[in-house]
Amino acid sequence: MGGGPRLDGGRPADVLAARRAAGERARARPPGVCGSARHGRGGPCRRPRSDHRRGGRALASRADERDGPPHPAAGRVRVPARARHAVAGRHQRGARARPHVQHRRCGAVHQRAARRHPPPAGTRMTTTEDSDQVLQRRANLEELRRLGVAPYPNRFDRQATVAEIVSAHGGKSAEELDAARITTRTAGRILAIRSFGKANFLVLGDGQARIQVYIREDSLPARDFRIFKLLDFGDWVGVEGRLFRTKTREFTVWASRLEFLAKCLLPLPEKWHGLTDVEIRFRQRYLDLIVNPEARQLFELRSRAVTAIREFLVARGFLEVETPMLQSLPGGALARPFVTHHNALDVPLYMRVAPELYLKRLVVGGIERVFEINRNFRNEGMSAQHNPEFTMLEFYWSYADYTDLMSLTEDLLVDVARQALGADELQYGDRAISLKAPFRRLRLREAVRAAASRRLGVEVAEGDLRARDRAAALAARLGIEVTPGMEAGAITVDIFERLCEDELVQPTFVHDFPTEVSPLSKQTQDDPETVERFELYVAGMEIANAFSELNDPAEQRRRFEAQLSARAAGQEQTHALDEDYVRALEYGMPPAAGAGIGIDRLVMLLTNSHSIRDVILFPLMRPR
RNA sequence: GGCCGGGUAGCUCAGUGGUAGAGCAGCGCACUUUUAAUGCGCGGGCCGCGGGUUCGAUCCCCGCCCCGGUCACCA
Repeated sequence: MGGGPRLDGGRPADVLAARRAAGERARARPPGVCGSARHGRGGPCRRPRSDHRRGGRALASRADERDGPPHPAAGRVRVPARARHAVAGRHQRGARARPHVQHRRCGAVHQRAARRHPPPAGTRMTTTEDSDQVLQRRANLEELRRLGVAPYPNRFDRQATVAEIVSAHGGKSAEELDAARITTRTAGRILAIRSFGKANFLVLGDGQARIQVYIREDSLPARDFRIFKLLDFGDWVGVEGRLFRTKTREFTVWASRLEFLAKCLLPLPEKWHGLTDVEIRFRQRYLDLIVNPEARQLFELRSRAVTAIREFLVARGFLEVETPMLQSLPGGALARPFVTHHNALDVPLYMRVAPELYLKRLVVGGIERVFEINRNFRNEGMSAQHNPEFTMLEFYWSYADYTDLMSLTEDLLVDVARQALGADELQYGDRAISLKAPFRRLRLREAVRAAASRRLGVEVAEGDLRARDRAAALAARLGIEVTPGMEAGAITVDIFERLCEDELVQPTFVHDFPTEVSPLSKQTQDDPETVERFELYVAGMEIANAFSELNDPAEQRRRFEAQLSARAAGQEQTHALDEDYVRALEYGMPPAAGAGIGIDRLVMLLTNSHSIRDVILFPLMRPR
């Protein structure tokens, strides 16, 4: 993710997150940090300069060692004390440590490893199953079993979440905590271990908050302290203890009991830099969520936004429904569908590209206000703004037209921003965006006319966009290629996309589209070549597409037929003729307006994310 | 699909035509309020995969795989 400054809204106990956020802030102020973009693939280096200095010193001292006498223990097989009591895996590791070095030259070890774990060709393993760290963790698990500790118990009687404890008592002073003697039982994943022999600290995280746990040998049953000695970074534990503050004022649980809850067998990413490799973050989102608190916060924000949309619409009498995703005729949008097949029926089926035609059937059925928030699938190119499956809100509103929709859309966006962000202004990249209503309204042909005039230095008339050959000539002068099948309207939209989209930073309704590119929209009253349709642009992204719905079945049939002839004329992407949809309209659909809002792009906007993959938990990746 | 950048230890990253490095993580020792704990010591690498050039390739060349960016296609 591009780093959402909005997302680090302070949780006092979230020490590591706060520190990382401090690093983020420091990145904006070069003096404190390395700032080099050279050795990172995801932006400038976040490490403090002292890191590099320390690295340099360590390097120097290593060189010194090389010149000195060899260490007396060099060449001996070490069997660490921790492994001595009983851990078979450790003995094996110790025993094979030396041979491994010798065999490295002849390749014997490599061959053996390759036979056991043949790596897929051309890929990189993110975890090595028999690495030292994994063996160590397995050994610790076995040792727990030997102690009679169930390594995967069935339940734990948690009294409070970490977040609940922090919010209930995290504001209390040391004196208040000592006087109150509050005992609690909580649980979470170990995110840090700081050990001092008899005094030890864990940082426990439950996904929403983090809390420190103080482990003292003489405060715990011997069994529990033995458990502690076998813990690894990432294990799940339950803790019972009294709340207090350490000398350094850190809010802490003084553990009197420790329960083992589950083992983390694989080493986790680093505590300080976290996980930045975007490929691993997307493919193994669970790792991202474990170590990057801002990832969790982003998806919580996304959830809040969706909830806000739902509540907004329900409060206005809209009924939430679910319509088919498997369709025998994909319609409602111009897009290439995913094709599949139903075995029992032996028919081809398509993943839907839009729910539109089904939702309007429901309007025909008398559901006057209806909406659906769900997935659409389009078998097309992927980009920072396109994932093959994406989430869309569509809603339909009887007796309203597209001007009503503009007002409702404004209200909806402001409400969502306030619910999700607590503000109606946001920062996207280097630009401040205000979501305050009313949004700017701009006729499509006016937007194109103005942009083209500016670009060419001569006045372009609206008439230049009405006739096919004049529009094509204009496109040619602008250096935009036009295919033979394109009519004036399609050319106008093409020019708009090339010249205007990027400039629409503040929320703007671009409205009144050519009829020919809007086969489901209703014409304006005074101009049959123009429809009552708008698209909402924010930060150069198309966020919404909406129109007064065409409900004249004869006109709808003509529009579908025009699509068919456009296809015959060579245009690849056209709407199919949906006979049942036309039949539904023949039963009568009340005047209505409908809108589609891309939820992923909206969340990108709200979280200052510049790739759609940042806001989708499991974006599509090429399978490995 | 074209072009550009990248793939080195579990993670974050340096580096070189001549036996591969750091920090964190791991292991050992010390340490009873730490917090990127600290100090000392020790392990850990098919340098994405395959071929070529070379006495010798992680490095140079060719092909492939995967990721990112960008353009094109595509709404």
